[in-house]
Amino acid sequence: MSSPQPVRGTHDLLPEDFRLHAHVRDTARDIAACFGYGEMATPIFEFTEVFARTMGETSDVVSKEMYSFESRSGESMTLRPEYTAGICRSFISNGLQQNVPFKAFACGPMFRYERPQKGRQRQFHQIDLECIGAAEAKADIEVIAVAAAILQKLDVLKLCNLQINTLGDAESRDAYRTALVDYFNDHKDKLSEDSLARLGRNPLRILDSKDKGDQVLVADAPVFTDYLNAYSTDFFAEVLEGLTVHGIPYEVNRRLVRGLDYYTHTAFEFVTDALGAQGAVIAGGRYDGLIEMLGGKPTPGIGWAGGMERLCLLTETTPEEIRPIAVIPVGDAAEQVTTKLAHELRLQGIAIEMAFKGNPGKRMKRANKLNAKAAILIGEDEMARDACTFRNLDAGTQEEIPLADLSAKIADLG
RNA sequence: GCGAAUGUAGCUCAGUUGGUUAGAGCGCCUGACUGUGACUCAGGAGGUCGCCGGUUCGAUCCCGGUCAUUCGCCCCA
Repeated sequence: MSSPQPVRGTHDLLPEDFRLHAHVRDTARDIAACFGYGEMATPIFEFTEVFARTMGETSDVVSKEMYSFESRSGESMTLRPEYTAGICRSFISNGLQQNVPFKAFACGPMFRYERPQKGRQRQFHQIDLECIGAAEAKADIEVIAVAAAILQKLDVLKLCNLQINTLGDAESRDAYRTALVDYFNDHKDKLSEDSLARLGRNPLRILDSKDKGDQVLVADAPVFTDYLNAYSTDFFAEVLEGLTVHGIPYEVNRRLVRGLDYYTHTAFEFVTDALGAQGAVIAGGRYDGLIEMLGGKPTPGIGWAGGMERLCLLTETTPEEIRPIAVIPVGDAAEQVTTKLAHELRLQGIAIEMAFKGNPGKRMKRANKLNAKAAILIGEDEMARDACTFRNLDAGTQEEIPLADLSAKIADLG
């Protein structure tokens, strides 16, 4: 193997791929802006603590998927595996309690040491939306509405299905967790190996087990709704009602739980069956305890993250490349004139293709390959008259026009 | 981390029951056409058949390992 390969689980985004990538990102950013979410960015790496403390030491991400390293100063750093913790850290660091609700959009690369598959990479990209400092169910509704709007705009909402559940507040969740652990402890011998491990790490996950034996046990397990206190029940009802008002279809999935420790109340996922085992396209929830875990004042928050690669896989249409106009010198004497003209047009914001070499025939071929709208040819004849030959490459027609009329001519092309 | 499949030109894929110079289409380059693209025609470049080892007179083909991708599990965006 003589040619260098990219690191496992990483991918190059060539210009063709990047157009789609940028389209997804821009669409998300524009819609987020309409809802009042301004774009921000946080560093790609943080102190390991930021992720370890918030996501939970026992979570898969923290226990085996982080790219951590020791800096020269001896501190443990980690390439971010998600955006939420970093943004919350930033919220605290910058004293943004003054600005609540703090509504932010972000996107960028994330890193997780996982086994690569389609729609799952070690370096991948997420779009992310956070609303910090709002305890109202209206915030949950808005955040989900933004996600739905983005999927709608990308024309992939039809491939997705919104699953939603509540994990209740800390009190409800702890009570339920205790009941669940007690129940499964009594039936330990019947649990699958996977679920036995889950019992220690994240017992709620057992509810979602695909193992047939587990499912039998789950059927008789304590039911979450019995443990939700009045506040949690009412809160969830309000969220669902809001979704209905927005015309966003959903499906309550009582087995939907989250892998990360910081989630409370609303948990949701836009899932698809078009990507094999990687069903989650946009997923998130409420994290009322997170800011406090990071050392801030108790502050509620809700947000989501979306996988850009997965969104790109679902999106069928790649936007067209900008169609340039080719400037073609005919003969060496015209080089200077065309170079200057190309530069002036580019400064006007017009996409100009001008090859570095080649006779007019080659340059025309190249213009055609690049899907140019038109070609501007200038040789000695045209120079003598301060004119150019303007060829419409779609129509196949051409005419000589004064250089002074060129800008108007180009504008006419649209 | 576990199980399975796949790996031949830039791309999509043929192929050899193991035999000497490994093919096609598309793409790329050159020319016919040194002031005009799409069509056509004629040439050309590009492969240690993923990598390492084994069996064999001989391996792209069989066997083992390894790496990568894909699928399922786990988990997640």
